[in-house]
Amino acid sequence: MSEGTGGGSTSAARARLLSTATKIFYAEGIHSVGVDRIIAEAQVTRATLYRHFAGKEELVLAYLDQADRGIRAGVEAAQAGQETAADRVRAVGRFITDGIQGPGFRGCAFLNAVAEYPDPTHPVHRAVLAHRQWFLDTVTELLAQVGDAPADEAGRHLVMLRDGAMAAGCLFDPKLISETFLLGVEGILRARGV
Amino acid sequence: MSEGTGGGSTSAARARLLSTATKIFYAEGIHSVGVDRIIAEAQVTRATLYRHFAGKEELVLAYLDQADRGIRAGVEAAQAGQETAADRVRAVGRFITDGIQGPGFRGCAFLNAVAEYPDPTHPVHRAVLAHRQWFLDTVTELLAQVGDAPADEAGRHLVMLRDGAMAAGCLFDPKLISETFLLGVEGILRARGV
DNA sequence: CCTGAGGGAGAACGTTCGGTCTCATCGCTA
DNA sequence: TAGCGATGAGACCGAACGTTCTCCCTCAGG
Repeated sequence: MSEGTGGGSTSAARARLLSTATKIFYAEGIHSVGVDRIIAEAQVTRATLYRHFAGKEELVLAYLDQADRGIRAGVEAAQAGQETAADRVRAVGRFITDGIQGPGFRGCAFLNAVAEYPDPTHPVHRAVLAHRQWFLDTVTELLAQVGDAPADEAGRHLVMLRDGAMAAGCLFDPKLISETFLLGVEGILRARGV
Repeated sequence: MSEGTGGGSTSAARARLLSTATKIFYAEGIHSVGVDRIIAEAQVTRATLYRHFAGKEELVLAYLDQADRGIRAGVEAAQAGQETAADRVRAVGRFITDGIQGPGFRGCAFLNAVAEYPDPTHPVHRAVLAHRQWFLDTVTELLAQVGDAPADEAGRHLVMLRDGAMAAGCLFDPKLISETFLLGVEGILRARGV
């Protein structure tokens, strides 16, 4: 039991598989990595992979699902303990810059993935859209608690800055990128009366 | 003559090859497209491809080189006829939003490519970095002509907004993305005293 | 006329791809 | 102890990959 669509993972082999796939897909891309690489580094046999996942695509979806859960948890945890709404926005901003400056940062897993899956009907592409919609909704809701003006524009502005920071964070100096991003966040807050 | 490193293209077959590769690589990605697709749609035989390009990688580099030339020409053309420096910045901004709202927009060709080539030593990755450095230098120089303050921070800010707009332009409503981006550009100009 | 470059047509190379298969083994539990 | 599900080991499949090859045709310049 406990085997659902998005579900259970009570197997050590499956966990090794997923964590290995996450590491390699994020670091090297998806199309350029074969299942041979993954099963070799996960120290798992072919049969085991296909017992837990219907195919490579499902492994990719599991990878993105895990990344999605991690980010949601991180965004939520970052807000904890912040008293004002503005500080919650700043905390989310710091969560992002922490990632950018962290070791092994390779950009946004979802932006990277969608670059390899341009077809809007593809499950991977749609998973990316779903994650992005959640993030836009989250920051818009957060910004709505800062000031009185409608927050739609500010939310899009913040997401746009985040996308740019995540894209450039592994192409330029992460420190400078983080600084520019946080300045942009302050600008958004200032425009809302903070 | 006229055959240089980045060079001449006096052959009809080569031109068809390059324009087909540009179209397909941009629309569908690089690793997921085989040379069979390209030679088929370019109506060219295998031997012809390998007579003009040392391999697929060189075709990819030629694709990015062509995109780079097109963007440089577009950015330069957009500035023509603008009297003030601020208007030149706005014109570059409009050049970007025109692309985002144009038919077949699939994001930034360079950001998409670098997502598939994470290795910083790879020629494709370095071609992306070179293009980005040119763009950062260009907009920083442009912004330096607006107001008196140092323009480094403003340049990075503008590039960050552009990256975000290009990344999201094919994932959300391009109209809204363009609007948000242009508002951001006005914000940057306002901060410089315009 | 001859020559040689550019191109078309297509076979073939070795490798890797994602995926399926069989069979032996291990560990748990009924 | 018997049985059963999960795993390991690895052969195997057809297809696609990037690349090289031969052969023939065409056409412009000597």
